[in-house]
Amino acid sequence: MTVTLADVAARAQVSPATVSRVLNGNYPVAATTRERVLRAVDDLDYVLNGQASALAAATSDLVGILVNDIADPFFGIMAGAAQSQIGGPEGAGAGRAGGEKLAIVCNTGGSPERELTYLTLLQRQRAAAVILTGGAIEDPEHSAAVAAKLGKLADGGARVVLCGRPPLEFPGGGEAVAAALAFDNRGGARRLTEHLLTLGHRRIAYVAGPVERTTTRHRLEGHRDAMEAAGLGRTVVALTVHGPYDRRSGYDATLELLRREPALTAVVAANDTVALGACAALRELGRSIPDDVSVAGFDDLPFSADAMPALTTVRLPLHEAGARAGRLAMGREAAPAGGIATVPADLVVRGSTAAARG
Amino acid sequence: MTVTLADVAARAQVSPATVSRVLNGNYPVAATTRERVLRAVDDLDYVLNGQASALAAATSDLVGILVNDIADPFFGIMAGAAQSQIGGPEGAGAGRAGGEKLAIVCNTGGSPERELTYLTLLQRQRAAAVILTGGAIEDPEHSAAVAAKLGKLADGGARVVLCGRPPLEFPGGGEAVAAALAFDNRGGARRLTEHLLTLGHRRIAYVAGPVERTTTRHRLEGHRDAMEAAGLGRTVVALTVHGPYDRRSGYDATLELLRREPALTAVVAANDTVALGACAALRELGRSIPDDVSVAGFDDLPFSADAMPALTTVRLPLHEAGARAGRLAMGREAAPAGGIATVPADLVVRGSTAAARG
DNA sequence: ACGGCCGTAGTAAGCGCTTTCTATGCGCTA
DNA sequence: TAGCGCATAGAAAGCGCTTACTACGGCCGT
Repeated sequence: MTVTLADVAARAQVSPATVSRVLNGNYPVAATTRERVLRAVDDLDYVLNGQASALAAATSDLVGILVNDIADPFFGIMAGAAQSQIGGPEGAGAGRAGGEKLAIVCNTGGSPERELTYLTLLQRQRAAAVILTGGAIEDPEHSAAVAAKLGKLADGGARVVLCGRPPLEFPGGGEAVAAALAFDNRGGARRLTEHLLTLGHRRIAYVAGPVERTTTRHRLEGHRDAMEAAGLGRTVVALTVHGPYDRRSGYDATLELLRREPALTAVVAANDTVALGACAALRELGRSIPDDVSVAGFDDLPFSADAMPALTTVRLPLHEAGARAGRLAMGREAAPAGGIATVPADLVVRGSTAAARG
Repeated sequence: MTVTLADVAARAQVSPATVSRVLNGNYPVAATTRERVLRAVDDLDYVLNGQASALAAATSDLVGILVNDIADPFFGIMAGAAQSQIGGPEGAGAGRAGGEKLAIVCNTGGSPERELTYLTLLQRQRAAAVILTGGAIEDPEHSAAVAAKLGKLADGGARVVLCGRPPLEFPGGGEAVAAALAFDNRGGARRLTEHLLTLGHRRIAYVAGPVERTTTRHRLEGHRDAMEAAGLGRTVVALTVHGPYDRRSGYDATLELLRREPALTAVVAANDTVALGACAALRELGRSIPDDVSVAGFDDLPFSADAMPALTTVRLPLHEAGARAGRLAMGREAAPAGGIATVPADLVVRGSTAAARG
């Protein structure tokens, strides 16, 4: 039915070995022979069988990119940037393009099981590399399972890169991860809250992300650090609400926080999307931003600059980080010293924050 | 080095065939034997070799999802929804979970070459299905190439689904596509412009998407239809600017349009992201929305409701469409009659549009 | 008591490539 | 002219699975 290497060989009157060599270009083949083979490939519309090729060569050109939520630009930007360093060969010929890989984006939806499942699937496909993006779930059991899987993946020759995820703690102490790009969530959050404190805010509410996520915890810790340094440590717990990283969560949480503390003057959100929800809630209650209440986000997603007022937030160089993760996964860039690089998180002050009233 | 089926067989004291059968569960195996095999699998931490398995069984569990821009939630939402119907087996065992596939998202970046390249790559992997999302490029040569590739893919047994992409025109007249879900871009755009006309607007500018894209053309045609029906057909060309689907484009185009027609009272954008850029430009020029100028978008992405003022737009059920495409790709849903289903595009009126002033 | 059938398990032939090893022809040098 | 090395091509052995096809007991019916 489908055209095989042997068919091409027959038509070009050469051995299958020669065809393979022409396609892979890793062995000298006389120009005239090559020509003949190429013509046969063309005539027959031959396409290499990836599985067979991978099986025989014991290599795969799959690179897995795990994301928590593909519909969230936070992940989309990183994944796209990573993929740009990895996938889509330029020459679309029948042979496998040199060194190019096929990046595949796997959407875990934040579920630990799916994360593990995808890791198994990638292991099954003998993936060349795996990039894990975004925060991890902080269940010890799950972390151990993930660490174990990554260890196996690495044993199998896969390069493992963490992007926006804190370095794993390996039980055995062994380091199976090629590199980790850790966002400075804590520092960014601290600077953000300090900014608010400097503006005179004291009753600052915090809409945190889902519990048991490293990202959530780190950002919250940064916030708490700043609050404690200002002697406001005790108010933090009462004025913190957890929820998913979506608009709805920001909306609901803000309503709840306002019930707890009607006089709050600032709301810090776990990320920009959540912040937008918070803005919506405040507007509906007739509170002006930033005159009555300041609002701040995190991530600096593209739409944040377009919110009204434009969102004060913490900028994460998602594109750069994703691209670097991609390069790391391809082995095109040396791993940072110690295997860990911290990605800066810079405060971006815009219109949604202002001096506390009164 | 790595554990193979044979190793498991040896440890369980059975033949490789039996192990395979236990793992695939497609052949009766005595309970005690199965037990023994499973224990061996566990003991050895065995993971099936996907390539070998796929090669031998002549089937693949890869499903490709092609998107133009993974960082754009428009695609992220569809891809995520599609993937939710496809990927991530529930049981993460060593065997291949029944009927479950691995969804892989391929980011073409809107480039025709990469689109073709990914299609070849998927063909090489003998993908079980391919979903193409979003508008197509309107180059006849490229369309023909894509159609040919899809034909081959289909010949090879892959299910091909178009989501948000108009049905292909096959040269041979043959229909190789399992199903096409076409957005009613034209109708939606028409209704949107009609809405503006009803509000009394006459000088309506249009910020279109990139030229040579079906989505761009269809939306523009809907707009033009409405304008022509109102006797304003002649103003359309002069008040239309093309650009990419990003914020920047909306910003720049609006500036340009205002230069051409300072008295315009409404700006219709190719999509919500572009609309946000338009809003930014208008605000900077001190024009109030919607008092001075009405602005409308398209797609109804999540953030559109949060813009200030909330964006009037055309709602596309991206999640539903993506999910349906996923089901179609899995053969879990019957193809619509004629292979083509039109996805409705409903007008959503919010705060960014109001009666024309004066 | 014997043939046949059902339920299990094993044997072995590939799936379509890659790659090592071997063979051949040719132009050199000594 | 014999001997050697180089460039090129072929033969064949897998890669790790799946899946006919075959084999072998035990239980049934008659």
